[in-house]
Amino acid sequence: MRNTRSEENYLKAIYHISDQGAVKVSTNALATRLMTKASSVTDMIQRLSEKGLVNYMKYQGVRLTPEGERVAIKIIRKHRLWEVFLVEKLNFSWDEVHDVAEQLEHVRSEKLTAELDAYLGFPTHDPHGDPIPDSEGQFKPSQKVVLAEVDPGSVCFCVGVVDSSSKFLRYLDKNGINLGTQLKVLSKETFDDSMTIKTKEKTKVISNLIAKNLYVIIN
Amino acid sequence: MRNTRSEENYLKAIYHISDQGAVKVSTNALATRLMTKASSVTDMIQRLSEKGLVNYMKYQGVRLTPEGERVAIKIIRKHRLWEVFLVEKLNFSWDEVHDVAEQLEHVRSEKLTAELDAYLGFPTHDPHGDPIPDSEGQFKPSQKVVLAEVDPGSVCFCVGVVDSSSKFLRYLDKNGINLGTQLKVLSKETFDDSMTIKTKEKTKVISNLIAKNLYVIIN
DNA sequence: AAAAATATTTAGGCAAGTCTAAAAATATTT
DNA sequence: AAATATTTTTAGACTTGCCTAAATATTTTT
Repeated sequence: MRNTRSEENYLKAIYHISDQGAVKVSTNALATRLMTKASSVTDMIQRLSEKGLVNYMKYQGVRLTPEGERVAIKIIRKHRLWEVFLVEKLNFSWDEVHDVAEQLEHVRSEKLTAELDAYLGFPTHDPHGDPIPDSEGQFKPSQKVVLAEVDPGSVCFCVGVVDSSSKFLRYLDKNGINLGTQLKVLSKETFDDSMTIKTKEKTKVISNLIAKNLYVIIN
Repeated sequence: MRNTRSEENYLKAIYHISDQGAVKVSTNALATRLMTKASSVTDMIQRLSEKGLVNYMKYQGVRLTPEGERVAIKIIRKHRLWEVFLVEKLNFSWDEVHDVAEQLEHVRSEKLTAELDAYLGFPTHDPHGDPIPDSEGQFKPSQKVVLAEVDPGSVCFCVGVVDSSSKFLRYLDKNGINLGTQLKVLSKETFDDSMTIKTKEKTKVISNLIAKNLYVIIN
């Protein structure tokens, strides 16, 4: 009753795609996300279906069973706990954690997960503002919102981006906005929804397009 | 130029068997250690040989090349660092660390290893008294000795066993000797090499057979 | 030094997980 | 609703890492 690393990755991917609104997850969506071919996906979902981890009907896409969801949430819990560890204890920055957490999440040990959780003080959210399921699989909703939704007067800090194109990341860099940067929303223009924000260094105006692509957590 | 988990396990096994005195490591020795079949070992050794990680001649056993040794030492370094982490930070006991460290040692990230090392304060020895290679692969000799070799008057603590049969472990348990137990050698009988030792609780006499099967680190 | 025992390798097979190319089903256009 | 495009599945192949059974070397015994 134990899953391979690859099976775990598929379950996690199905969970995440479902989480973004899909009731049934298509073969192609999975292939894209997992950077593999559709035929490989078909192979694997048939295996997962036989194991009772997904509901699958040919050509109709796939959905996690309760058991499959349980497994997926356990992996996500481990992934996010390790991210907290890497950032808080080992000086990893926002963009360095993912690959490593992706490996650590597959380490199998109930005790390890439980002790790590305790060691970190039972965190409820990871460095990206995403919720960490507790040992029962329960979790609070995400704390992150796009900057465009923050009300004037609020102070928040950057935890991620929607559009991760290098063009956008260069823009942010040029404007002194990094992950972790604190900022205060001073005002919002009703005409074009542009915002005036204040960072430690200076005050600047950003367009709504920018504000919609930046995830923040409100303090 | 990147090795699979299985390849890493073979290299580590070859290193450990060599470390116990063997110049050439036999196929069977590897099969026993890795709990696999001799034919599987032959398969793998041939692959490692093609990769330049071992020197191999049919029927003559195998030896690590300098490159193979470098890889093996890196894995051992990671294994032992994780053992320190598990014991010192996550309350793992002596016998619980191995399986988990065995998984963690394969996580690939230079930064992770370096930061973990620093976080733990650059330890030179793991909880079993075995040396931890530094980032250059250099290490001090093992600190552990069998209790039988400890001079009267010395204080030491248990870090492991030679014979890990449950019969022996039960004996230790019954006599209040656990891993981590502090003890002082009071005297040694020249006739049968039995020893009088003192633990926190009481003073007792143990035979040479027992003393030869218990690893300790001298304080 | 031949025979017997043991160790090692080869040959052929299997499961997981991937791929390409082709076939089949579904969705979209016209 | 027929034609076209897209998506999904099947078929067949490859690699890794393991297995069993048989063949071949080496070592030990007599």
